Amino acid sequence: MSKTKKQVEEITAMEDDFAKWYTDIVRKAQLMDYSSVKGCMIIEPYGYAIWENMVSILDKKFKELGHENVSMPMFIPESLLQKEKDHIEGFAPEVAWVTHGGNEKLQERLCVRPTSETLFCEHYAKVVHSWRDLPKLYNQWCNVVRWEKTTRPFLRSAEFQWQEGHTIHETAEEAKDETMQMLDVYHNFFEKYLAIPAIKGQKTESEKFAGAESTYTIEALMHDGKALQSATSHYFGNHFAKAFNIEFQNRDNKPQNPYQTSWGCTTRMIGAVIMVHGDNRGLVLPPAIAPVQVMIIPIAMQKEGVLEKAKEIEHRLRKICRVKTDISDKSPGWKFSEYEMRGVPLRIEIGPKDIEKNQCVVVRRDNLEKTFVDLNDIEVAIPELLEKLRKGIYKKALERRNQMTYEAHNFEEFENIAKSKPGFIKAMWCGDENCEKKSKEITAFTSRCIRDNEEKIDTKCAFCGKEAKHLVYWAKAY
RNA sequence: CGAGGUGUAGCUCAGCUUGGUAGAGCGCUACGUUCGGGACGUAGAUGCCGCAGGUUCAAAUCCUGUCACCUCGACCA
Repeated sequence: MSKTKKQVEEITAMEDDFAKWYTDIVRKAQLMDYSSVKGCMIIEPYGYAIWENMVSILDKKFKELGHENVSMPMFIPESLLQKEKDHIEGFAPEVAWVTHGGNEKLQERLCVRPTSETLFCEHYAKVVHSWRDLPKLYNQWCNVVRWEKTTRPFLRSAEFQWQEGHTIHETAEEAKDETMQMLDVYHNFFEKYLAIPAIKGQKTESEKFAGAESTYTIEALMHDGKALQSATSHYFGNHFAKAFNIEFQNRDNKPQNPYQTSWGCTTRMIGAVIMVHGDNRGLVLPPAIAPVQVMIIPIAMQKEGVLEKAKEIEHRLRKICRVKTDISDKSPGWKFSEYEMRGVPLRIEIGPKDIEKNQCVVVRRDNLEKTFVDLNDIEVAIPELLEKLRKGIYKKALERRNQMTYEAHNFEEFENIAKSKPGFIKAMWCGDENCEKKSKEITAFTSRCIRDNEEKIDTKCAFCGKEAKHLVYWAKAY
């Protein structure tokens, strides 16, 4: 009884205080630590290993699609940042400035990159001269700085790791295709690898990226009913090309501005995984990104043969998954709780009783279901169980999202749902920014994305009653 | 940037009202016994009481300032 109590006290229950539950997990699962600079976090080995797994899956995919990695400078001269009007207006409030080099005051201050459009554009202006130079499909993995007022680990930090793809094309058509293709890459990554159901759609004018012609997003619903913008893909048209004088001779021997895109995803995805799959025991990691997929816990280690058998299993499994054995002298019960906290998808218990029967116990993290597996079958059973877990957590997340998605046909309905039920609201919208403002001011719900390929649920705008143009998903957002 | 909160051992905190030798639990180290849901015994180690001034014979405690972090809003991935 007292043991149960101890467990409960470890992590704040998400029903009691979701924010605290979240920070308890990031700290106790040893994903990150705070640093002495506000909003800048230390990503610890376990957290960084999750990020590295995300990076390697996405990086491989990007390269398959013809993208090349580059590295741009960390500093942007003020004059360069200012070249595109909307862009600087959007980012100015949150950039960090370098004013001195050593003891010398700089002639022109340098901003620490909040995003690298301007750097890519400056470079493209130099290297793009002919239609034969296009397209250029560049990407960089780096860190950027945005001086946020309020910060939260992984969700909104002053410095964060990300990937930014920047491509430049001969035609608008080609650039638009690229924008949609990369949105699909992210969507697929969320659905298949992170096991997170994500809504794909377009941002409204007021929510789109500073300087973009159109912005596309994937939005995921967190446990507490708030939406998280999880990755974005932008179509720039030729605005940036014009502002930065990027010009090439086209196939008709005429000067022309090229068309551009950018797309990115960040360490925020780690926050999404926590808030979609986590539970009151801690983290639940989808196998694809789990640093350790299987943790072997020997029972009564000092008994003859136990340790050897555990090591033997580890050796066999090492060929097919990321596996470790915990041979520390902590008690088995402690180990069970610890690896549940850290979200390890499967644990194997192996003790004298099992060895006698030539079996082991496999426990799934998501539902704590125990399976007895014949030791001859582990190479088959483990991948199967990992896959079942992936499907299981996806299904759970999808069901929850469906359950938390409502429809509103007028503002009264909208307001009632917004005030009583956290989640997505599907509602028709006329396209007027004032209707978005009304929703935000009264309910704190903002437009998350336009879903034009989803069936319209009404002909009138839920906010003003005028003729509706789009079906929009609304939610409180992180 | 607004509102609230917190800084004392690695962690969570007590002590502050009413100034007088720096505390607890957990963790950590060593040895032994344990091990199928957060084990136990014995023996240890650990402090610029966020920082800077001030008041006082004497400050973790009172005063002034300052810095940092957390939570919630407005802004953003």
